[in-house]
This record gives sequence, structure tokens and C-alpha cells, in this order.
Amino acid sequence: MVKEMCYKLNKSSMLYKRLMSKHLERLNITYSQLMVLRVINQEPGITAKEILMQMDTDKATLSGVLSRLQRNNYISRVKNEKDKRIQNIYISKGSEKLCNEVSVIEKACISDLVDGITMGEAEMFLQILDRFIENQVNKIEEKF
Amino acid sequence: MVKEMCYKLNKSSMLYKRLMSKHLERLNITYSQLMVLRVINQEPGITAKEILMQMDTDKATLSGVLSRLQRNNYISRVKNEKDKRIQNIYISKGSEKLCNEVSVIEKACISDLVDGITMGEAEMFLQILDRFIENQVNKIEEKF
DNA sequence: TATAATTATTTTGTACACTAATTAAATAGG
DNA sequence: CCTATTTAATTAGTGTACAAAATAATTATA
Repeated sequence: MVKEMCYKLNKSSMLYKRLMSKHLERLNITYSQLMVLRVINQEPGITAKEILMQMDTDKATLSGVLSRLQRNNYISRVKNEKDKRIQNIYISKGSEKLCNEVSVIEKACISDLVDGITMGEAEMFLQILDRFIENQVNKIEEKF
Repeated sequence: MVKEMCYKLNKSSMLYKRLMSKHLERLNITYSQLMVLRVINQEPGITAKEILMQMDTDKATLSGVLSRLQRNNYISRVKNEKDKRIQNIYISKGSEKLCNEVSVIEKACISDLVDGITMGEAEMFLQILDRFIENQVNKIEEKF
């Protein structure tokens, strides 16, 4: 039962990434890059460390995503004068527009995914999922 | 709401892979490799094509997983004499034991994940998830 | 029967997740 | 003040996901 849940959660996650990447392809940005760009858009001047705390991800992975975002001129990084280990990250002109544009695509893309699922069901689903995630986090912290 | 569902599904999937890989580390096999190994274990002599049909994955990805499994002596591939494009895949001696051993680990590892979730809730969760996945599959097939 | 189309699989190239090791800067303790 | 530790971020290396192209064998067709 739990095994089935895990298997299907993975499957659904995989499908979502597939779906979103196909839609994002023409915008020349990836799903992971977009997630990070959004966080930067909401908090200009944010540091990599702060992004890490907001998004439960890996620092090495984030480093790569950021350099690709910079390479494609979506962001710029400015060395902090007070603490030279830190870089403040800013979204480039025009990229805010991209964020908004994607929100529209995303809405259109995912609205159909709740077909046949009622509001109440979705709410219950989220509650259970939250509990499940909490258990996962505990389990990971517990052992290692 | 849907967005939140997608986000959390992804998060949960990521956490599960993290959890499993930490447990599998000492067995010197990865989660993806194990999934494939299990299919081969159930159907000795299976071909890559047939594995692809059972597991909704990518042929290039599978090709890589199979060569790593072979490199680590978990499987062997024998060229089919009737159709030389095909290789029949067999599990190596001792690897069946690994499959069983992992099932035990997996059970221990994931039983705690349903803490605070009733049987009924889990069932409902799975039903909604199934519908969600079905919608995703439709959406992917529809557009491309 | 020669060639075109199809099929099974691998290779190449890009992006990402994760671990371990490294670099560079800041801060603490003696 | 100088070493030791901590902190922020990058680099190197392995594995995975996916698209596109290549390879090799089989089957269909002109």
C-alpha cells in the first residue's frame, strides 16, 4: 500500500516535469531554473544560501542552476562588499515578464489535471500529502 | 491549489528518492537500478523493449541503467540468435537474493511514512492520485 | 533482389540531484 | 595576532531523465 503510494508519487512527479518541460521548451528555460528564478523575482538581492533555505534543494545543484540562469542572462550576481563570500542575485530586465508569462502557461497547463477531482477531495489529498511529507522529513533527519 | 499539489508531489518524490538512496547506499545499488533489476528478476530473459513497456521510462535512460547493472555484475545480456538486434537479459547468481533483501529494507524504511494516516485515507489518497496521473497522461498525449 | 522503412538498442549532448572535496572569506579562541 | 573553525559557494564525479542522432539488424516494397 505504502509502496504503491511511493511508486505513484514518483510517477506523477515525473509526468509533471515532462509536461512542464514540453511547455517551457519554447521559452528556453527549464522547470528547475524557473522555480529558482521565481524566488529571485520575489526577493531581489537574495543570496544562494537564502534560496537554499526556501527551496529544499542541494547547494551544488543550485550552484549549477544559477550559473545557467546567469549564462542565459536571466539573472546577474553582484559580489557583496561587506561579506565577500556572498553574492547578491538580481533578476535581469525582462525576466520578470517571463515569470508572469509562465504563470499563465502554467495555469492553462495544469488546470485540466484536477478534472474529476472535487475541491474537497483536493483539500483532503493535500492534507494527507502534507502528513506524508512531514513523515519523510522526520525519517530522513532521524537516521542520518 | 493544483499548483500546490504539483509542487508537493515533486517534493515528496524527491524526498523518497533521497531516503531510499541513503538506505541502498551500502548495498552498492541505486534506486533506479533496483527497480529495473526487479523486473528482470520476475521475468528472466526479458528484453529492453519489454522492460520499457512495463516501466514507463526512457529508452536511452534504460540503456544506461542496464549497462551499469551489467558493469556491476548484477545482470548478463545474451544476444538473441533469432533476432540479432535483441538481447535477452538475465539476472546474475546472487542478485535474486539482493532483490529479496531490499524488499525487507524497503518495508522497514517506508512503514513509518504512513504514521498518522489511516487505511481509509490512504485508499482515498491513492484513488485521487490515480485520477490525477490519468489526467497527466492524457494531457501529455493530447498535445504532442 | 535492391532499396526503403521499421525496429531494438546505443551514443551524444544538456540539465539536474547528490556526495565529497575544494576555495575563499569571516570569525573565534588561545 | 595568528591559527583553527566555520561559512558561502564552486568544482569534480557518478547517476539519471530526455531529446536527437546513429547503428545495426529485420521486414516490406518496388
